[in-house]
Amino acid sequence: MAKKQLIMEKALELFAAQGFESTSVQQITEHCGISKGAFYLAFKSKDELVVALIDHFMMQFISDIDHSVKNVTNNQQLLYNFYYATFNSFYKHSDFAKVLMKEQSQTINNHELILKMRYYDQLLDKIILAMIKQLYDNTVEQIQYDLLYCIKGLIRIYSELFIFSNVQLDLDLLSKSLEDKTKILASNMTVPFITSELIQLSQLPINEEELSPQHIVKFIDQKIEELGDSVEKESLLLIKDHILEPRLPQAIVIGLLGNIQHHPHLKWVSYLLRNYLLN
Amino acid sequence: MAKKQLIMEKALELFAAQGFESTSVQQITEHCGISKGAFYLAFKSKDELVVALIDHFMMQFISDIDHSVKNVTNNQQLLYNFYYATFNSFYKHSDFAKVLMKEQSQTINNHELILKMRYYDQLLDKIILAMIKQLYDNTVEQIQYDLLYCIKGLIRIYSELFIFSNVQLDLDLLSKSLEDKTKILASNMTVPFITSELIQLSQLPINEEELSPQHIVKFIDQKIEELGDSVEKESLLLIKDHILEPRLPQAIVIGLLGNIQHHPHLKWVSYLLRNYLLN
DNA sequence: TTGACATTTGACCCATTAGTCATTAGTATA
DNA sequence: TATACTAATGACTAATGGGTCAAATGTCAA
Repeated sequence: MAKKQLIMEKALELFAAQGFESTSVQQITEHCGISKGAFYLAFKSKDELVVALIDHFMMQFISDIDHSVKNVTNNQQLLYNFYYATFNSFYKHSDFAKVLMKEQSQTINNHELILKMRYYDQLLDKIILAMIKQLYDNTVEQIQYDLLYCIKGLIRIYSELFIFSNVQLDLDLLSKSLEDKTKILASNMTVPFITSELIQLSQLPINEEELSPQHIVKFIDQKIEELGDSVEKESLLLIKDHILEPRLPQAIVIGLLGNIQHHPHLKWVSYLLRNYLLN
Repeated sequence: MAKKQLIMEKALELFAAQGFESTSVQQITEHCGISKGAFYLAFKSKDELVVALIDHFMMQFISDIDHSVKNVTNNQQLLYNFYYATFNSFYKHSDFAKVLMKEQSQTINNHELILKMRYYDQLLDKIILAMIKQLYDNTVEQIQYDLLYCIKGLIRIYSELFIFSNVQLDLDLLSKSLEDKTKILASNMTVPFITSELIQLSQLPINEEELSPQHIVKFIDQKIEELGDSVEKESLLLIKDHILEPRLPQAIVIGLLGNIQHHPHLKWVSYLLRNYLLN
């Protein structure tokens, strides 16, 4: 519908200049030259508009990049094309890029939106990882996640250059420059930091259900069965009691968590517990 | 004043969880257990609280990092120390780090705050550039700004790993890993992108006023009032006299600076003084 | 022209916000 | 105890927010 289009366009301009929260529906409707009621005919709420915007542009963005990467037979051009497509897309939709940078993932309180952003972020991760794999196959298995983060870091920081100042950049040189940096890192990096386990820990959804005490206790019971007698097992037992009937001082809880956090099989459980007990 | 301290602490917790705009003064006062009026006795407005928070933590952050870089004679450890200090500071003040990441510079409409953030950002740039210069002198003149951006990009993206998930990271390994990446980039990069002109275009000149003797003396007076009788206070008084009418030999000045640089409330003042007196 | 229907409006509602100020509670001195 | 002073309160205001809905306007076939 044309009305939706109009609202999305005009709202994006305002969001880019002021941010979500500081932009009122009133302002949007004035900027569109329509009434408040008309806005609520097109979108059920302000949040729905935001979701629509994110969806619309992220889909476009992701598919742009995916296209640039998938349709390259010559590996020599892969990285260059990837960077070029990325920054070109930022240019084409610079207002959206601005919003994206400003509302750095979670300014918004809307849980749905956070999940959505995380979803798109993981899609992008997949694309980049596939590209890394295609370029270096398994010679970089141990450094692939570090490479992923380096690439994302480069994009993030070089984006700021032209998103927050209105300087016109030489996209060709920029892409070549980042290609250069990436290749150098790929073939010389010797101290990787990010393991696949770390990735899993940081990406796993923090949905409410998973953080319910019932779920956590069940999970702890499972781990207790797996463990032999040890400090870890004893700590887990104490923590479990504390969850069912809180009575330990914070300092002791922290200490107990410290006892288990380095055990290779307890990383997930200690992640859950930290979230549940310390927030 | 203790009340200010309390409000700042409690407000930071809420800001970290919800963001500025979504946190009301009401919520803050409830979380502090004080009345609304008491809040407005401590701060003239919500904005003033935000400014105070930013100032307080950025000063601490910048001086932490500056300290870690300036007090290293062995170049081998420079990068490692820099990264370690950076991430360690994020850890120590993780709520503030969260706010900083969330309100990615300009969610806020307040013009003063944007300028302030830019100011601190540029201070950090200066520190990093000085470090690069010390490490590689002029062999990297053409790539120094790219190196600066790579370092900032790495910090930005690796920060997200632990700021937005509650994973406990191995700071030592992380620092080594980023040191590795940085050194590799420094000695292999061949296609620089960022020229000094580009830097100038993208950032406004730094605020020189803050480095004027008047400003520094005013700042010292403030600190002197806060301090009880102590070596630090006496040192500050002597330094103040020296600024107004220089007559102490360099060695004494350095000694006096040494007296104050470890006091937790004097980090910023000693950073300013080091810049003013020793450069 | 009429009437049935779809689209659009903006005054209105209620919740929430930042910020104020007359009043009260607390404390130290005479 | 009386007095003088500061620190703290919370009911209050004025403004703004998102969202609603009865009424007005527009459309078109008969």
